[in-house]
Amino acid sequence: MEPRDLALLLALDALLQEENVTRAARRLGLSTPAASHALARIRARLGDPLLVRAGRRMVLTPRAEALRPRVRSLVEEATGVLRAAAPFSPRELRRTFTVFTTDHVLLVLGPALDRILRDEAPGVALRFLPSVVDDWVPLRDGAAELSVCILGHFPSEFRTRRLFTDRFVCAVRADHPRVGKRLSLDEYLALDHVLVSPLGLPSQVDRVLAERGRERRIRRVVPFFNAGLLMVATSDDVLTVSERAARALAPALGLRLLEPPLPLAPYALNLLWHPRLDNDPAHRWLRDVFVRAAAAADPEPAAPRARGGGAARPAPPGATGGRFAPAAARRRRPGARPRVSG
DNA sequence: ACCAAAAGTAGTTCCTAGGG
DNA sequence: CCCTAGGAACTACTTTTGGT
Repeated sequence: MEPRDLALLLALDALLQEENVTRAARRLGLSTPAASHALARIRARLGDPLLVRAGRRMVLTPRAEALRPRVRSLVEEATGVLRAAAPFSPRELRRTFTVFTTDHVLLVLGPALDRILRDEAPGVALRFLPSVVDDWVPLRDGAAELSVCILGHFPSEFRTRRLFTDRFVCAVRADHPRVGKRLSLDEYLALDHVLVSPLGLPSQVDRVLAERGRERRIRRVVPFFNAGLLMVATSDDVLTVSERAARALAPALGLRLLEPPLPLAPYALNLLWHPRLDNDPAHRWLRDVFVRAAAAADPEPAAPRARGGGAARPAPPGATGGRFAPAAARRRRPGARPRVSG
């Protein structure tokens, strides 16, 4: 590779990012003709037009689309190598991070995250977007910096870190007329169900039921945990949902939490990010903030006890033990399957 | 409302200059 | 001499304007 190849790589990056020769030229500190020449050289080199006219604008060819994240990654890596290592200070940081996640994660981590950021980095903004199935695509493109998710399928170069585990509980309104201290499978299936499915994927609950030749009646499918919990608080339906999310809202909504009458595997919530951000001090700090927020937010919610005491409102968020069995009791079922919703 | 001309926008081509 | 960058001119296309 020659030095001017690096210049071509920079030009290609600007062209692919801007999708406009004039703006790419401005970004590169060149004239429009110079950027156009660079584009011509790259076209000749790659044997692909890369940017083609579409009326008034330019659009990327499939080859260019495929190259964009790779080129972005290479340029960021190269820029990082040459950047003087200034001491990193979260307090001085002025940056907006885009994070894919669900309201489940916001219910669990939101307050702790907010507290840490206010204390340590007043100039940092977090922009949360609803999770999508292939959230690694915008992470790779640079459209987002982080995803907090149950790990699904993603390219092997991505980095992950476990944040916290969660498990299923059943939530019904506190004065539900047909639900007692415990919930048998028959009682459970006699109820109407709300399903929270942020990604529109099938639930572990239905898979486990199907394995037993049973089926539940799902009346409502909603993408948000808040909405699902509110629905069961104002109806006689039952919601099988994240214990942490349910415990965060149960006192305010007047919900009662019960042990599901099914063996449902616990599941882990993880950070997912692209390797080009691995060594970015700000990103490293952000990941650490999420880890600390997870540690601060009710470290291990305990399981609802199978017997007794089920009629009262659940313990408030942050409380442990009490009417809930030790967490160790539910660690016997390993192997949460990817991408399930409650 | 329709159409054509003018104006505006964006990229390419041709030519020249300068550096290694 | 070769390569890169820049300026002027050109081309292609869209939008605006004005006349009917």
